[in-house]
Amino acid sequence: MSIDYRKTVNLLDTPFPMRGDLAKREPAWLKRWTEQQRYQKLRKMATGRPKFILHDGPPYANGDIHIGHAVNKILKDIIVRSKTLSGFDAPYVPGWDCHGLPIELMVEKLHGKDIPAAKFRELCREYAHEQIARQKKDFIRLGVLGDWDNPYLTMDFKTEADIVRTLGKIFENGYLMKGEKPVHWCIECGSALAEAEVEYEDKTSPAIDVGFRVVDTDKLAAAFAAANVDGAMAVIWTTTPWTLPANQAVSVSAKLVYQLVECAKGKLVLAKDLVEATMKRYGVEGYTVLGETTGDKLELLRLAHPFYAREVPVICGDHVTTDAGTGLVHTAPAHGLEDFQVGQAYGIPVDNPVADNGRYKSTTELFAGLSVWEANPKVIEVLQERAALVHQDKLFHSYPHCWRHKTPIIFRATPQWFIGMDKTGHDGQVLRQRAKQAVDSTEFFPAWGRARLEAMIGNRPDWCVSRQRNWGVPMTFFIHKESGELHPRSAELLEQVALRIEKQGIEAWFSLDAAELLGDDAANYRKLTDTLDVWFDSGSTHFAVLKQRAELAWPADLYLEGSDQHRGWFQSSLLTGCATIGRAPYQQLLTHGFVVDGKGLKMSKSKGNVVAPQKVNDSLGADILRLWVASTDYSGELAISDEILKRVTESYRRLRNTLRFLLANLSDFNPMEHAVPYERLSEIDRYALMMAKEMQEKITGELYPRYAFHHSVQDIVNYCSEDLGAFYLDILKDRLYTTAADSAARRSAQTALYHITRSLLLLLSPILCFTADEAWEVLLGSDEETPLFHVWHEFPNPTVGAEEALVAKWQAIRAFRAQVNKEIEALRSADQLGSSLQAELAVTAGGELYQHLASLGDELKFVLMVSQVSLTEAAETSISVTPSSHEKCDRCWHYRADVGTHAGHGHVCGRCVDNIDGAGEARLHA
RNA sequence: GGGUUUGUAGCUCAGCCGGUUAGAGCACUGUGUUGAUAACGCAGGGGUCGUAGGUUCGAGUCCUACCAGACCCA
Repeated sequence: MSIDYRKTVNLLDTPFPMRGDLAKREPAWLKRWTEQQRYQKLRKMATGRPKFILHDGPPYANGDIHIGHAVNKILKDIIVRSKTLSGFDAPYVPGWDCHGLPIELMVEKLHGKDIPAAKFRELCREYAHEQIARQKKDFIRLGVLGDWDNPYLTMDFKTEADIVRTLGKIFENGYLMKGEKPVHWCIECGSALAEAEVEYEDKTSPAIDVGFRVVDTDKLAAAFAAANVDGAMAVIWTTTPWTLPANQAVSVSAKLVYQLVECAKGKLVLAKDLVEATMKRYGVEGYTVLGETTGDKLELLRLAHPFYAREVPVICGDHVTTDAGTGLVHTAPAHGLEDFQVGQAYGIPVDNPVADNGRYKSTTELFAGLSVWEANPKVIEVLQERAALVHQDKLFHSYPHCWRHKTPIIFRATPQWFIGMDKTGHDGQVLRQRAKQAVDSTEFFPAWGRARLEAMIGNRPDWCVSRQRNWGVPMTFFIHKESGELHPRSAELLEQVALRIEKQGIEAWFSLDAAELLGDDAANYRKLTDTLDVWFDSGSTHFAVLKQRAELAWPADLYLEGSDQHRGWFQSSLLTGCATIGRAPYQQLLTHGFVVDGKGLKMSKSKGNVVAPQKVNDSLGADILRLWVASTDYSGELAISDEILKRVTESYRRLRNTLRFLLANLSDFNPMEHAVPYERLSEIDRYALMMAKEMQEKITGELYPRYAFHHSVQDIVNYCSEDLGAFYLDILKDRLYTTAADSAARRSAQTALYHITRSLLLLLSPILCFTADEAWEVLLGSDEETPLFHVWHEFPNPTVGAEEALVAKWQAIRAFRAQVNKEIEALRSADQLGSSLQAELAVTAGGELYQHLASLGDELKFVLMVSQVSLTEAAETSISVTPSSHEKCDRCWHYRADVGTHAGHGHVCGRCVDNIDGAGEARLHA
């Protein structure tokens, strides 16, 4: 009769299942965590710790979240959690960006266009709330920890008021200024249109070539090295003759080559590449080239306006191309955005001659009172009279139309409000300089973010903060009806308005009777009805949120967003910060790339390569999505595909199974009762602790602070595979299973495993927040427990480096073990061996290696996982493997000479007999 | 067209200031084990470092051009 020795080995079970079944189980955990008020408990627990503030960039409250949102929120969550474990009080207040055109458009779509403004704003607010609820649900599902019960919304009354106050502060500091800027203008609406309200339709327009006579003939002659240039003309091509009264310059490209050409039309300046095409257009047969030069040589050449008695300069702009026309561009800053921008660069006046109704103002020579459409033929007539019309044609092309009226729209300069980049504020500082300094003192992840933001700050035009919209925070200023000046008590009045907005929201301004604040003076003033650019809203959240909430702090330690926010939120926040307080509202900026498909292409519905986070959550689980985010280098694009997710799942399984093994083998271990003091641990256990500690210190001291999560994941997975799976745990199985349950040998191993498990779980918990929590509860045996409430594990062993000799020794042993494995594999391939325990070794070694191996004594065989080793000192290292001639112990599977020789026991070895009935074996080394 | 940026094995990533046969994990192949078993171990195959030039005694690593992506502008 044979005894079932399987029952005498320590094979333990664990409630931590091999398969995560995350998609199914995560929602239930979330529900419990919310009920347990874990975020709120954590806040209490962290009171008094140093703060780490990650200020959430508010996503726009429209549409369901996509994978990019998920990446952003998961990265933030990993950081908040890792900072918490590093001993910080790291509150996370999520936010939403609520005003703006996209919501207006959605509400118009849902409710129609003819809704009174107040009702319309109410509907917008309602719509935003609905969207927020949907997005919030999805964010929470990702495991993102935060104050979800009290997020900040840019449409909160208090926040709206604080946005107004931010504007007030900028005004007080002297950075707000009035100016003009061309916008899409619908004559029928009598108002500005947003880009989204513009439709493109085909239309026939006059297309004319107009000559500007050169005044500076000497300069022209020099530039082209030509003798006789009298009567030369710079020729422009335009499809909007009506904009010629507003012409202020002719633009060329500095890099393009220009020629002075003599032909039947006269002496003309044209871009070289377009001469032939232009001559063909004119129907001119022969021409001669009088000279050639580059655009930069023509800069500031003076030209005569074709029909007004003034001169206009030649200027250089990047917008000039050789796609069509003459390579010289008519520039009317009042009627084109590029014209406006290049004009700004040269300090050229805007000078808009067209009134709101689309007719020329009474002061416009030749065309006063005409509508711009009526003016087109009239302008051509005048040009003909003045011999300035070089050529005339018609063009059928795509032209912007009003989406309501389906009529052609125009570009027209309108009064707008700007934050002046080069304006000197009341404190004597120039905003652009301030902003550059702020960039200098910010830390960037990755480092090139600095160059990008710096370039943008250096080049950006003044910030136009006014919009003519309904759903936005109003610019609460009173304007004098005659002079157009702001009320002298603007700052004080603005605060009074802000107080009202705190109580009633932005409606308080729109419904305000000016007399309530101005008294009799109200007759002289009108309320400004402009609203603020939504970028101003979010750009003010550092003031409206960080400065207002007790648990937060200003400036934030970190802003973290996609790389598009260099132009967006990073910049708007920087500018409002500089214009109000004189510095950036953040210390560090982190940017991540965009999510692309497996081929590196951007996602689009038409390509069918969109990966929805909701779908990943519901199939693989949020922890898989989180692990994908953490293991990807976010500084570039983040690629995702089925294969990539499959690989991520493989890594996850490795981590999960490692945890399962650890938890199972700790299930009868109580650290208070069973822990073995460090000095009395077996040597390999001490080595294992050193490895674990080393990894933890690298990750917590180096990798996590640099936000290098993909390196951390790589390290952790490698650690689980190599240090644990392939080495330590593999060797440990013999001791865990076969020595007596409560023996010093086994408790030593468990002590090491306990520390390793705690360390590993805490390290993983910022990333795999679900799995780590699940395992932590099993380890500590309480469903109130969570890694969140702890800091990084404290090891019992000396600091890294203190056991250098021990580590070096075991590394040498591991290298030797690899050699042994190769030799064993050779016999295995030759069909002489199966399990390595079937092998016996005869080893020779010299010097240090011999010392190392010899120091393990009889326990060397456990490290090499063979049944017997005979070690001899010799100059050369040699390994000879032979299959054991002995029998296999039924219990420990070693092949021993004494198997079956023990009375009362069956097919087992003496070591097992001792472990079952006797004092048990001592394990000093392995 | 401009600014910033990416391109190393099937996948995710290392590769510092240029220097021996380009590394890791996963995947793959073979195999062992059946006391981590829809798991674990062992061994192995696999890369002209986006392409083409150049600098250098020597380049994945520096320079130029090009190709293919990404973000933001125009």
